[in-house]
Amino acid sequence: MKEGPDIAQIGALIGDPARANMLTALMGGKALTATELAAAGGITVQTASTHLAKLEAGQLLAQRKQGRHRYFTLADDAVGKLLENIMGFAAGRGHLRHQPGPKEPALRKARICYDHLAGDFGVRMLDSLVAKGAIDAIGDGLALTGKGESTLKCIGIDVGDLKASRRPLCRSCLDWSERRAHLAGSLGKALLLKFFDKGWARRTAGSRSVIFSPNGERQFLALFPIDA
Amino acid sequence: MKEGPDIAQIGALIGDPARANMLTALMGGKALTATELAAAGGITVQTASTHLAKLEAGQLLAQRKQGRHRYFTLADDAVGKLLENIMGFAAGRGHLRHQPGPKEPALRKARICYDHLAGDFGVRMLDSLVAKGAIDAIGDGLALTGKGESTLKCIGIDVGDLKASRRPLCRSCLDWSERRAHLAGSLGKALLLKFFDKGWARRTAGSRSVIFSPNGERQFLALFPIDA
DNA sequence: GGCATGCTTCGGTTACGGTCGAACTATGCA
DNA sequence: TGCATAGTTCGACCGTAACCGAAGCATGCC
Repeated sequence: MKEGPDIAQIGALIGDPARANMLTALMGGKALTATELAAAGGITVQTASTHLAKLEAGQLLAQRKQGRHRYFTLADDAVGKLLENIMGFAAGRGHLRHQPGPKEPALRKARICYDHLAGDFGVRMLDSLVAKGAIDAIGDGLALTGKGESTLKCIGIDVGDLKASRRPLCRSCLDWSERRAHLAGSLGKALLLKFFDKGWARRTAGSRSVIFSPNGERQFLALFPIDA
Repeated sequence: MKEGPDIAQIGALIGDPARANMLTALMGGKALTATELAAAGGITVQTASTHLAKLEAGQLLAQRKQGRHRYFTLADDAVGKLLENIMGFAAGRGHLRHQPGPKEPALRKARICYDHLAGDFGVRMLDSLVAKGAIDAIGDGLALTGKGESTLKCIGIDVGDLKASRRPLCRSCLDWSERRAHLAGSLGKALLLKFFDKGWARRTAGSRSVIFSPNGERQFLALFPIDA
């Protein structure tokens, strides 16, 4: 009967709409305060507080006190990956939210997946990197090639630094809107940060979507071409 | 606020203990009747019936009427993969069920993960195949080599047949007990079936664990050596 | 037909958990 | 010190959903 790990517990944690909305908001990668998360969940702060306590007890969230604020983030990237996994699954079943909403297209185009780029642009970037031989792909697995390492140096990313971290360099992450893989891992994170640095793109206030400037978009598309 | 797919819905489906137990039981790969699943969930048939209806509506389960029985299975291997994913995550957080129970060690040694072999033996098999060059591994990705194809022919598996199916041949699946990858995909399934065929192993009645015969275990270990 | 088995539907109960108002604690600022 | 803001805890309320007994279908067997 009772075999293996307790999936019901974390299912229940994710299964509440308010909590799910808060977790989704945190997929944006930014640390959010309890009040912000309450808004994201559509509930009062009191209620949010109890939810956050549960999520923290379940080790889905980590919090950092800073002055009189409490900043919450996803506990680690395993949580982000799990959530994106579930999103991909839900999207595959056609269990999209029923209101497509005005933000939906922007979200599909480019958004943050915990700490890296997802959506059409994210998928395109990985495809392009694979096509030009910068990344080797076997199934779900990704590995940076020597050629890729120099390509990235041109963009201004020193792979050596990234390799020092314990976190895997390249990781594929299933994109729920495109239903294909995009690039995660420390390299995916570094690339997204670079786009922000260069002013090509910026985050949006209360959403996971990423907005490219006209110039930034041009540069991005040129840097990551898709062979027709 | 409301962005992306509805993870709360499937979270809620998995979040009920009775449903989670039934799903876990179905990870054994065998189709089970409503009555059997009721026992697995520790509830009466009436209650199970409503749960099963919900799971089916959520497209986690598929059912097949056969005479006066209703056989339920996981809807597809995406469901199995998702569940094993969540199990891996839960195990990583130390959210194991609190009663280790007598079956636990057997479960860690060898068990069925939807339709392929998992546990210590499953991980060992993949490691060995990679070590002997039968499978290429990059990160999470797996690909059968030419050498691997002939290796498998010796065991009596014709890869050509498997390639005909739309399902991927090799797929890595995170093992919650070992916290490492084992082999899924149609090849993983074929191998497990071959072990049953040869009489090396058998399923157990009400559990996911797989029991190897003394002879079968010897053969298995010889076939998939680990270089010390 | 008559009966047993497998499963679903109905009705009613119960309990758990989400919710918010109000009070309380803690931090910061002036 | 006093006030404002951020957050938690308490208490009470309420709704949903899990649960089971009993009845109702459906299938199979004799």
